[in-house]
Amino acid sequence: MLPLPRSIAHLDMDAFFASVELLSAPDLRGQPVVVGGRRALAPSHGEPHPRLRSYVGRGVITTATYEARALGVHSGMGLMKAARLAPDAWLLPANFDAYREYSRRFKAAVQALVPVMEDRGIDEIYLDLSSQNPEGRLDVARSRALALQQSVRDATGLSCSLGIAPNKLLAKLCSDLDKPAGITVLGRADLESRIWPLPARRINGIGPKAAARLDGLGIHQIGALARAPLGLLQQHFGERYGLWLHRAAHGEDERPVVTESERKSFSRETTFERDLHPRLAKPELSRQFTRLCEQVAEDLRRRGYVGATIGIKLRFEDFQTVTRDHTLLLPTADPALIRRTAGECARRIPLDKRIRLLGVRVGKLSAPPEAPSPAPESARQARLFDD
DNA sequence: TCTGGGGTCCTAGGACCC
DNA sequence: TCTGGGGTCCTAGGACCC
Repeated sequence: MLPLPRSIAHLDMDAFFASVELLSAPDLRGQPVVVGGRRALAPSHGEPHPRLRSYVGRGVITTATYEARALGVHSGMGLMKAARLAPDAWLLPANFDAYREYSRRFKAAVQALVPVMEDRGIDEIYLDLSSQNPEGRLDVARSRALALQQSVRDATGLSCSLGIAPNKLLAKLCSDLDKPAGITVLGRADLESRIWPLPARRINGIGPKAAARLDGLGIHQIGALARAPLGLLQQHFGERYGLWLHRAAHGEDERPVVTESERKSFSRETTFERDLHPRLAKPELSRQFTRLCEQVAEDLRRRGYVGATIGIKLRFEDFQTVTRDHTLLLPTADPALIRRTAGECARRIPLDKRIRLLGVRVGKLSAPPEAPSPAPESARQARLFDD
């Protein structure tokens, strides 16, 4: 017996961070606005908000309104570069607490209508509508999408876009086709007409590197990828990824909507305002290092985790990135033990360039022991690893 | 004066075990 | 002494995503 066709939705909030900001700054509606940077800037005299042109630093755009995107700026772009393209755009600092709160609200509203929900980050989710649309009817899918948009709007005042298709890969592609506030429903028969003309890069899982290599093979669109011989793809991208590319281009994706998943790691990192010399700025580096370890330890404690693998990340002035890690015999959330272990990792990296970024990571997570005996636990471990 | 911060997954070699 | 294979864990790097 054939498996029933699925009805999968991808819901993506429209310009999420910027849209949340506009709720409290309605005077900026319809204007180019970007969110990014660490601190709030002071507005120039007589202006209600700071302009992008007054930004100095190394931040990037986290979200741009559609009006700002029309000026050529987009998320991930450095703010200094964006300021050259759109000096008059308004710049607001990111306010993650607010975004998390609106994220909870929209997800709760959606889950009240569709219980099978997969969290894909702060502003997007997948939904399995199959049980609500067992015949896979396109009109039923559309009416579900309208109801979801309405309930998200009622709960948050924000708009979102939806794609509904037989699987996650296609649903994700579709949610992007009619932004903002769009609904795109795709049936099996629409693959060649709607999906194949799109650039291969639009497939979730084809990034800048793979897209560039595909371009080098003369493969620009998804249709061309679909027509490429499987052997050629596997020859250039490996057996596994080559097969995945082939299947993706043919719209094949069996991944289920996953409602629960266990976190794998915690990390904290910081990019310095100026690259730091490993010896001359050692005190500053050491202070920041300790602070990152304390932050990640506090994150672990707050969420009730301990971790055994302690790792560090360094990015040098030339953007070369190196990592080192070490796995302890017993997991920990002790900031002092994390700091000491991370310090040992750091000693294994030759430091001959200025340092741009420093990060600390804790992985191989588990729940802390049932009956905690905090002080002795960390003290015993500390001795174990001191020599 | 390009290029944040928080994640996941994959690959690949070596150690170690059966 | 050489030959064989499979499985897991650790570590480092890299691609990719939001």
